[in-house]
Amino acid sequence: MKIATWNVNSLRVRLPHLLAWLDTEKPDIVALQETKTVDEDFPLGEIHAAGYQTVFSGQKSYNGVALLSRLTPTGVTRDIANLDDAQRRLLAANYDGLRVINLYVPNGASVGSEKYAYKMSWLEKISAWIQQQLSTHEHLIVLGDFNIAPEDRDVHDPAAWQGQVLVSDAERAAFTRLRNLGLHDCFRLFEQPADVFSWWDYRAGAFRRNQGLRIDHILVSPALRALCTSCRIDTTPRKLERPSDHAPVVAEFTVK
DNA sequence: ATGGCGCGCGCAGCGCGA
Repeated sequence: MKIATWNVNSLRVRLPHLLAWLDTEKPDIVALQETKTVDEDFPLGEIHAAGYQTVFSGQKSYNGVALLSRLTPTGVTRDIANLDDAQRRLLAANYDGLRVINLYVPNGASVGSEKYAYKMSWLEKISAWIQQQLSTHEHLIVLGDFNIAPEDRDVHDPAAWQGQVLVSDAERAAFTRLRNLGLHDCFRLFEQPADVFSWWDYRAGAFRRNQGLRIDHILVSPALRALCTSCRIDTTPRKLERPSDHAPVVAEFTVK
């Protein structure tokens, strides 16, 4: 089973890239973030024609998450108790015995800002819910755009980014707390080349210079960790005309 | 060099992303 996460930065604009990528990679489940599409405008026809079922939680202009799958989703969650968030950043579904949680973690703007406080509060509330989900789902996968580069090796220039949003100590501590619940970063289960990133700024030729951050992640429960056989970041779609600024992260599992 | 680019909205130029 192949599972991926991709922040597409507008589903309607990126639909040709997504459809081409689905055709090439043939993933079983794909978590999308920043669809920026209200549910009425979700491109159901094209995605169904590609062989995927869908669940989504969108809003006008901003945010928005979706799950595409070969299997039929059940147990769909769009809101959780105590989060009370109008921003569409969370979507979970079951596929047979697998529980998939798709997250679009807030960006945080800058350390100390109101948006940063919202990000930290959001992470705290989500973590409590994920802890609960871990206790009821043996095969749990939490993936998405976390907007956190966990370690300095996930940053092209750690000195320049020191203390900034996406790499600050408090954000990294929140990510560590999530992992300490019993979640494993699939990417780091395997030997990886240096300087592999999942996001590059559109400006200043950042992708060409590989000046990126690894902020998109696939985390798994212990039972799934044992079944994970690979994890990589696919930079192919980032090279296309008018790309998303994020690249997909792809993990494979020896399950059904 | 606090800009650079790309998106949505909506028709100018701003808010937002990371």
